[in-house]
Amino acid sequence: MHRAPDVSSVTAPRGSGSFRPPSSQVAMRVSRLMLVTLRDDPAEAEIPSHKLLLRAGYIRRLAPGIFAYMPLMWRVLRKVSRVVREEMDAAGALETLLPQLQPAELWRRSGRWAGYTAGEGIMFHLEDRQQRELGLGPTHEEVVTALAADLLRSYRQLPVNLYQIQTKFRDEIRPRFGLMRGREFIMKDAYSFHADEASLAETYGAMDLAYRRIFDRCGLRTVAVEADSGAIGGSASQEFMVTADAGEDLILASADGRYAANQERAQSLAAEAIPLAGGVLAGGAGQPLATPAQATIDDLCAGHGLEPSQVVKVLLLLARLEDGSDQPLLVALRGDQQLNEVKLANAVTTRLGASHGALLELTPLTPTLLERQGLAPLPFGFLGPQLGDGLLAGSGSWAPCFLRLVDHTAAELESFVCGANQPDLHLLGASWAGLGLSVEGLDLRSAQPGDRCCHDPLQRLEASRGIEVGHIFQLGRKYSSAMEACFTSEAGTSEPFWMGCYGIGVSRLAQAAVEQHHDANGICWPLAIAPFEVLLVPANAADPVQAALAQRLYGELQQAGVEVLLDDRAERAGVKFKDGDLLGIPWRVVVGRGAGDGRIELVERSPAHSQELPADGLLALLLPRIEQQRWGLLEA
RNA sequence: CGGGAUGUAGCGCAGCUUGGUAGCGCACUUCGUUCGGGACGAAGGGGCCGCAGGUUCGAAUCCUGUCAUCCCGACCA
Repeated sequence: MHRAPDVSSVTAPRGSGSFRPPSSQVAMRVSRLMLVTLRDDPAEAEIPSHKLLLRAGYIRRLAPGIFAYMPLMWRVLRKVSRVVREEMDAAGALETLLPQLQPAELWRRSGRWAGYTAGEGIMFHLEDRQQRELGLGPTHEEVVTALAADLLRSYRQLPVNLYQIQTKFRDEIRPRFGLMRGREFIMKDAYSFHADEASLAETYGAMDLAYRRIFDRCGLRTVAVEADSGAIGGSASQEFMVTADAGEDLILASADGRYAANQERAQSLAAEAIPLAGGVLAGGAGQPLATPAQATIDDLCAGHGLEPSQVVKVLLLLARLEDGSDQPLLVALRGDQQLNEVKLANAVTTRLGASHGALLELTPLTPTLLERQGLAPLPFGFLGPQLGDGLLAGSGSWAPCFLRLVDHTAAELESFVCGANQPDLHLLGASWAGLGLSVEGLDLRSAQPGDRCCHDPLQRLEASRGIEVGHIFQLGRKYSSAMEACFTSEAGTSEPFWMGCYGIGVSRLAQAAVEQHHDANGICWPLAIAPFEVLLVPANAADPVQAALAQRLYGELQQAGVEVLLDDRAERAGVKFKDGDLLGIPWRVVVGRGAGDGRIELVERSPAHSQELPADGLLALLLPRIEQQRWGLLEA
């Protein structure tokens, strides 16, 4: 129920005497900025960028993973967006704005509704008043593919690359680190459509270059790494990482710069295995070795003078699939290697995906799970790859056979030690053939720092941490096939589009910039994305000479097209300097004691540097520097 | 969901062991003195001590339950 508003109370207060014409200057005075800075670190923040953005008043948390962008932050985000727009436009992409509220039906057609809403799914979803199911867009492949199917009929219309900059919603399992992993965040996403794979590769390459320019212009040092395609799917994919200690991803790279990959994806050469002294025993069936209570690789090796690389270890897992079936997995690795779950998930999907739908979850197969299925307990710690399928007989709902997967490192062993599938017993000198197993080696191991590189065994992988700010994918025809999005080819046949998709986390990027550019006193924004270019500080606002000179410079800087913020607060100079450092505006002009002689001070935030000069010389000195810095790390 | 921690004023914290009706710093308001690196003095405003139940003459404090937030893992721009 609404009451008609009292018209006189909402119209402009003409008679009040406070009327001002619209002017951008009003919002460029600190006293009018709604700026609240904090002296202490808020307890909710852990990493430097999160603390600083809160302390400097750029963001406020409303709920976990949900933040308000205050006016200064919004200026930063608009600047990042502008750089993104300019480079996307220059690369021939078209800006659009797609719906965030998306019908479930569309997601059912691509086969992603269940995976994205059930269990650990990340899509917020709801029912409207007619009980129609809707999802709040975490990404837009479905919407954009449906549009393409409607509108793009002929190869003559291709290629097309659509992008948008928009708020995305993801019900993250654990929101973290402020804007780094929010449940509501700003993202640039782009989707390209092609008549053939070569055209897709061409646009993918153009996006790669555009992304490098975008990050350079934003002043960010990034590394491009090979990546896993994850839930989005597709073939080739590359991530752009802002290097920073607080990054969530581990990057493995060679010193020669020729190889860099996310650890999820990275490949390497494992250390050579140390040959087992006795070689193959008992024709490869292995000789029993009493190993009382030696259930770990370490205990086993310590007890018998063995090396971890001489052991085959067996991991049992359970794959939960979209069609409701559960598939037990038996994974064999060399004892000194670690399982890479991403690689495992991909291997499982390749083998089972077609018939059982998406892989929802991989969990360790525990004694509790066995018990619930009514199965006999297993001698965990003493398992070998020859474990039979018979023990799965009679399970409640599991597939009756193991899916057996063996990593290269284990497959290549001529003779090894493995569990005997009885408590306190291992087999010494076993071989794959001797155990009656034929194996095909897969890459299932995690590459580690220090491993030799595949492209050059003399190179070693080095670890660093990164924040993923961009990701480009060649999706291929996954979505267009699923959603029957087809065009008519030159030959007159109907074919699904070749697709690519390209994302940049705009709000994450802004915080990553702080993570990479800060010091003990506060933020040091790269000028290209700083909320303002110059902070103008009259040291003593009560001094009419200083105030007048500051006012004059304020006008001159604006006239010259410089984005300038005037700290007109009646604070002491020290407060304004501290806040200035915290806010991180790249240049500070201090109008102080020298004002009477027309002298001012010009301070660069980072690297810290200050010089005194005549006020009349400011523009000549400052403008060229600012012009240059507007292009970030790009060579002008 | 599993493991760990914390909920007391806008922010950062003390008080809880040993129950007696709530305190410190910052921020905020007013006045005065200061005025180039988070000034000083005086006066002031602000808290259902996360919530619910219990024990007790009396609970921020003890007990039970519950909720929330943060950190470590699975998710990802």
